[in-house]
Amino acid sequence: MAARTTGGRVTRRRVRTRADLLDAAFAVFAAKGFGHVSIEEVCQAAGYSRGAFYSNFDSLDELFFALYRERAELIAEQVSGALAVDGPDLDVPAAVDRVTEVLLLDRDWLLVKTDFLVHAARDPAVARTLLEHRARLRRAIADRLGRARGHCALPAVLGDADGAAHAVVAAYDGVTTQLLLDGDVARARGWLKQLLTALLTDGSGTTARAERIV
Amino acid sequence: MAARTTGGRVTRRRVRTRADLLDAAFAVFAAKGFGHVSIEEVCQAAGYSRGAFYSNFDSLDELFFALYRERAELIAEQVSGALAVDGPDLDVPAAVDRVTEVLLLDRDWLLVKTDFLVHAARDPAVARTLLEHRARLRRAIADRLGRARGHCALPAVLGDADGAAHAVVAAYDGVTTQLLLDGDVARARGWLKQLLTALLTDGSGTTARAERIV
DNA sequence: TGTACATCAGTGAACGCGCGTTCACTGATGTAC
DNA sequence: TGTACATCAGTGAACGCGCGTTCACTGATGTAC
Repeated sequence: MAARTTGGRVTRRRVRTRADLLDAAFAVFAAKGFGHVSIEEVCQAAGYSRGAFYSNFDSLDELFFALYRERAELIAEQVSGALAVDGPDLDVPAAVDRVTEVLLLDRDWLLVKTDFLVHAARDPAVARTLLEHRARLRRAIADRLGRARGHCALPAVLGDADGAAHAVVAAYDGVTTQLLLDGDVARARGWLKQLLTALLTDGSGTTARAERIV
Repeated sequence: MAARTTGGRVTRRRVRTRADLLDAAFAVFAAKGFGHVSIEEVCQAAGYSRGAFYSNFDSLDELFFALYRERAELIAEQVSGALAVDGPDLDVPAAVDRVTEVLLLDRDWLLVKTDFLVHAARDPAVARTLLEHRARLRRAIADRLGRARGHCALPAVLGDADGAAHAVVAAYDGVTTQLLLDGDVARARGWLKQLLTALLTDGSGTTARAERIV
């Protein structure tokens, strides 16, 4: 439960402090990993005393959760936005390009996200939140794919656009793992594009073939 | 550096203690996650005093590394073995089945492995070790695919058998992420099989078509 | 196989540090007039 | 807009615990004869 649930006034100062703590925490978590970070370290990085921390959060866990929630929200909007804007006449390869560019962002976020994943894997309640975020992302992708020209050429093994979106996310997660290890973002992008192409375009490298086997 | 590097005699007792500590550590790490585990906890779980720990390891990091190394070795052999045994006339779908069954093992190992991943992501030297293990696994898979009947039907976008093996690993990693969150091993297996089929069989669900576009 | 001896491996008490947590206090912020 | 007042937010000292680390000691193990 968040400290200060009393519905009262939220001062400017408070908002600022909270944001400072979250920003500092992001940097520290990215650098050392959740579980190797103390409250003291976060406070020091943010330039506050430990008391400030306790005035805003009940525990490191709560801060971590808030941090993830905030950033994930941001990124989900970013992705949805990028996928939604352009007209309906984008073909599947173009959609693949768009998805690829927008999904692989900075390594720090991937590090924190993966920390959060293993955290969630051990706590069903947290896992549920993460699954919801993923579902939301998946929906945005399924939408985009559904509106793409030639989408009916999606391989039958994956089922509908929703199945295809699932596959996109799986490919993304798989590439993320590799990226975490070798740190090569450009290579990861190329690799993700290749995977998505193989998954979404019937292996021929083109969507010309429009037979539907559903 | 490992404690006790002196080439001298390694007593039975020592071997036993070390194994006990590693086993206990595995259970504790799986349950709480590296970074939320103290030396004290591991010793208590293993039934030894903290002195025993220091007699065998220099730090929790070293133990964690040894633990990962040991289990990864075991699993790599298991996978290689399972893929190598049967004759050369296994077609791609059958190879997919085999790979699927052998890769998704218990959740505890996936948890520890993912912990190790985020650990490695922050330490290039550790990352190198993990990359080597992955390369080894990939080679076993590429071998199997290369020897499979109908392997020449592999989609061109992925390149050769090695590229296909890369794709298999990426799919595996992607499915692992989902499995960590929902805990449904059966679903994960089905899902992995579907993904691999989509990736390796030109999307038609059969390898009958043998055109080669390399 | 048995005994004596040397070395080794694990014990557990002791020390001290880092840090989580609390709290009385003070400067900051917002409100009322 | 200015002033007085009430409440809030962050400070930093203090406390204590958990645990990392060390080490003198003792029972276990292996070896030599």
